[in-house]
Amino acid sequence: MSATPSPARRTGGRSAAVLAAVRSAVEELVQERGSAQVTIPMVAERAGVNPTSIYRRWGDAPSMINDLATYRISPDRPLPDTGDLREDLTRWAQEIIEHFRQPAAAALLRGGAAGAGAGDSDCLRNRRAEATLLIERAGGGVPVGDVIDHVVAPIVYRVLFQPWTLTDDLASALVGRLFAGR
Amino acid sequence: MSATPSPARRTGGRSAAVLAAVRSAVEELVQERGSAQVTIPMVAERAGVNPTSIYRRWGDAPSMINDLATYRISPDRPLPDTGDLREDLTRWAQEIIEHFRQPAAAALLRGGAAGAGAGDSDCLRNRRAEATLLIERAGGGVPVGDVIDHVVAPIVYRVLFQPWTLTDDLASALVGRLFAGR
DNA sequence: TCCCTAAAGCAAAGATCATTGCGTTTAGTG
DNA sequence: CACTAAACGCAATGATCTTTGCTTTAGGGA
Repeated sequence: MSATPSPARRTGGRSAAVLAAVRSAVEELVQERGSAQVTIPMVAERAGVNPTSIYRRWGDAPSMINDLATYRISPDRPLPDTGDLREDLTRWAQEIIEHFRQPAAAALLRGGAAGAGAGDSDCLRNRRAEATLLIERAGGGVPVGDVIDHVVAPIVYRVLFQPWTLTDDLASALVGRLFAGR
Repeated sequence: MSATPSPARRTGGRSAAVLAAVRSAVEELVQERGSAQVTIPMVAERAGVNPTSIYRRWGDAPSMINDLATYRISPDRPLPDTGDLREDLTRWAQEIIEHFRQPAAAALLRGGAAGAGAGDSDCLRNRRAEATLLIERAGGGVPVGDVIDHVVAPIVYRVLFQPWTLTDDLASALVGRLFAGR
């Protein structure tokens, strides 16, 4: 048998330019019309690209949006470490809020919600892991489940149904309430 | 000026039959294929209804799904009224949990989440109105926003991302925590 | 019961989307 | 620098969705 055929994908030059143009177009359109109303010919026109190129690369609109909206929070980024759990959680929650203020990130969450049911989506599973890490580092103090229910869940709810209520003071308010009832 | 123009909408008989047929078809299809893959001609065929009727009533698929998701729980049903706000909220939350345990209801919520974000599409607005009513009837005692953030949001989060955590004691736990910190 | 018209049905036309074959460009490699 | 093929552009086609004018049915008040 011959060795690996080495597909030799092409990621630079023209392909990269198409990707960038499509990405911008998708972000704009998702913001303007909502992810459910974005079609591939629409994206192609705004990106100045042939629709066929998009069909060939992604297949359909949901896959495209799901793939492009991966402005995820880096799983490797440093987490807040001030020595105070409450402060750490507040800063961490603030990062999440700012992340989901990006329309593309919010669209990804909606897409994840729509496609969920079997398992939870990646970005939220990472958030749960991060909360666990923050709490363990502080030697406990708050159940992880409470952080999910009373910090993450309210943020997600607002991202999905009331994006305009993602205020600047939300993080400290939610975390503050988490510590108030104990 | 003449008296009230009296639009005289027709909600019974055939219209109601069409609505019921469409509702069933949408619930089935959303479960089978996911909200993003449900089209109006598809729904019309399964419902045994003319596509034009659906286009005229709802306009497009996301609106239709969002509307059906919004009004699946009757807005006119009697709300708990035990005289005790905490008890009322607990029973109310329990109703919501049991509702979303139905796969069709969960699927519609996912569809509503996917189509939300743009404008006034918010399939949970009735829940917010109900919470307001319960609290006002009791003469206050808890901010409505807190009920949304700490009772409704956790339930919705679990429905979307962790449906297996919709336990029987969840309602009393969430409402209990709502009253603990005050 | 009769009348008015809201709402559904039907059919045709128009718009948009998705697929496919083929030629062209060009990234990556020896 | 030449070669290979990955990725794009173009154009034609078929499928699907959406709109629109008109007709028919039937809800609900007089």
